[in-house]
Amino acid sequence: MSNYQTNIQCQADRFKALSNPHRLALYQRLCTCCTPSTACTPDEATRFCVGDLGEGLDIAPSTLSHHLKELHRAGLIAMQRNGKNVECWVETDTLQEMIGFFHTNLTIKD
Amino acid sequence: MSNYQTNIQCQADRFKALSNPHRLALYQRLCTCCTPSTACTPDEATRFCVGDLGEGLDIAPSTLSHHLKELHRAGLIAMQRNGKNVECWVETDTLQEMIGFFHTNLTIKD
DNA sequence: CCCATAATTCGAAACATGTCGAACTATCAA
DNA sequence: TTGATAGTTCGACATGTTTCGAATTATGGG
Repeated sequence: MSNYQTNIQCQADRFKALSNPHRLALYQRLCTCCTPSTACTPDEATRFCVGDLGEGLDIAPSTLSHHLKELHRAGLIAMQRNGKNVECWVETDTLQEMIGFFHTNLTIKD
Repeated sequence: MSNYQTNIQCQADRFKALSNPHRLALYQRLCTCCTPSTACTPDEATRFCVGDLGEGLDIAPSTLSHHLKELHRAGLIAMQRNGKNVECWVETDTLQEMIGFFHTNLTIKD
């Protein structure tokens, strides 16, 4: 498979991971690491444990786990066990690439 | 439904539209309206007719039509008949919103 | 008016996704 | 070691998606 097609597929997989409202809500929750209009370094990204992250979403634990696995498979989030909990945080590199995807294609004049 | 949920759903629908490699390729083709690192105004966005847009993708006309309808339903592209052809171009407003989605959530320090 | 070209709609088949509950694994505390 | 808490895996079911070919609509040329 050509490099072009690999990139398209990879990017499509990321969009697919964000195409479900529940997953998008989870991702967004992880993304809002800073107070608006402030910046943070990648290692300051908010960490939520799985349970807290799913709070208020009204989905079964098994469904929550499935969704987080999808986000992880797409490279959008990182996960690491810490004691009884599993912590999740956003993969900032991938987020940067997502932003880059839109910018490299079209630059619109003001 | 709350405004928050409406936005999540709307944004998820856009990502879903871009989650298929064929659709993403079509969208990207429309997005590359300018030569790299130059800017264009919204009305300068490249127009492709449906047939040309699907060139090289090896999909049936009915499939192509279906994919473009999905992109249109998500508000990502505009379509207009011009004689025998139907012209497509990118909805720059929506593109801007997509970019904004990522930026409003996380600002990463260099 | 008929025909060719461009695109859409429809129906069907194969496949993928979202969701749950039940059963399971991992960790820590008493 | 036993029990409680946190997550994951599995199987099943309903629903949605991708794709095609065939039939249909739209448009302009001769």
